[in-house]
Amino acid sequence: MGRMSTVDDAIVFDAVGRKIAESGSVVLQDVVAETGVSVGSLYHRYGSREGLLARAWLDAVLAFQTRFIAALESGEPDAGERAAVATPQFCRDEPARARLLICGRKEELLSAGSPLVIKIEVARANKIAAKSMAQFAKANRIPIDACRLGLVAFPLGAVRMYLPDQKVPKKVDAYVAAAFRSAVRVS
Amino acid sequence: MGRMSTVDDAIVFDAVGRKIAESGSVVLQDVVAETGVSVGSLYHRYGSREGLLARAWLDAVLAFQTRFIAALESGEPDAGERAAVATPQFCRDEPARARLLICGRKEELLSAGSPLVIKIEVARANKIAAKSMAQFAKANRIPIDACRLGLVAFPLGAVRMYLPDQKVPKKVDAYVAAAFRSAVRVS
DNA sequence: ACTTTACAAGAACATATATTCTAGTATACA
DNA sequence: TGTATACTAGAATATATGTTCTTGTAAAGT
Repeated sequence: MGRMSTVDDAIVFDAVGRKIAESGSVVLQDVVAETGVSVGSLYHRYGSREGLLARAWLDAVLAFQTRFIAALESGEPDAGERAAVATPQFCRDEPARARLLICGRKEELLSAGSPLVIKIEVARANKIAAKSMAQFAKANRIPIDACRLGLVAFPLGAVRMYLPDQKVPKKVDAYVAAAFRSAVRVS
Repeated sequence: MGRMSTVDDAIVFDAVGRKIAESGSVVLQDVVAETGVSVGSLYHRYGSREGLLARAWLDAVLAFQTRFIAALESGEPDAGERAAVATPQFCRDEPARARLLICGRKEELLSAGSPLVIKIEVARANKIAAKSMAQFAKANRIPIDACRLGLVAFPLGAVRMYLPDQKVPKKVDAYVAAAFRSAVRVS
């Protein structure tokens, strides 16, 4: 092998997330300025701007879905509530990845020109999460819409009320969990 | 007075909203192509790109807040529920403005370089809405956080699950109303 | 120690997009 | 009917930003 990277991927992705959070878009020169990694290096490491954005997105998606699915398949009686609050917890535990996932828009970070490999991996991850949710819905006799609202939409809406400016306070967890239960009840 | 516009503002704002919804950003040439209004006209009418985006945003904000505040101050016992479902209803009734308000990001449409007049008007509108919510919270002895979650965050999260690709189905209204009540109950 | 190879650097280039500019057009009102 | 005025038009220009290219560097394995 040759020389190793002096700056870790995580630091680059973090810079991408910060830019997304504060301006909604990523200019390579800003990433260069924040990380110290040169343009040439970025292209060498990620192939293109789209490659960089797509990788950062994939990184965040995988990190979140691991937690989400673990909660959903925990087998505990409050698995739904746990999955629902996985979102606010993720925002507190991994602010860098959360900035990207919550503040970024998928269409921008994962566009048609993104590397096929990454697109496939993201699609695979999404399919796994969707399957896990479908199974949970079936096992608990909840309509899939109620699941999506209670486990994804409401938690997302809640944390977006705080990010990127403020931290997500712990007390939102109770609200999010209650909103999930209300969705189950309605159905 | 001189000549009148051949193409109405609403049509231009609609094009802006569609572009925001499908790509997340607005390229003037696309607006020109969609509306038939030339670049020169756009600059004459709105002063700058930021002026156009800011005006479109203000238009959508005012349209929504009118409904929201009317529901909140209706004096009905279910004023809260009505205000909560104002969001999904707005998406169904005014899809063009909803695309802008729900899919657009405020930081992009209303930036530092936006015309001061517009910024002031938006700030004023937001202050009025905030005051209305604060009053509602006080009158009903609900924490302001619960209000913001139940009336804004949860409804927003719910409609974003569908927009911009699908229509917001009527059944989400029941979920959104229930989520609002759950927020009241938690507090 | 040597060689290979992945990484680093940044100037040069290409492209996309915003903005300006000059000229022309249609409508309201006297 | 004349004239002022808001609007229309699009080519020309400026700017911002992505991409490529060449040269150089340091670490891993032999």
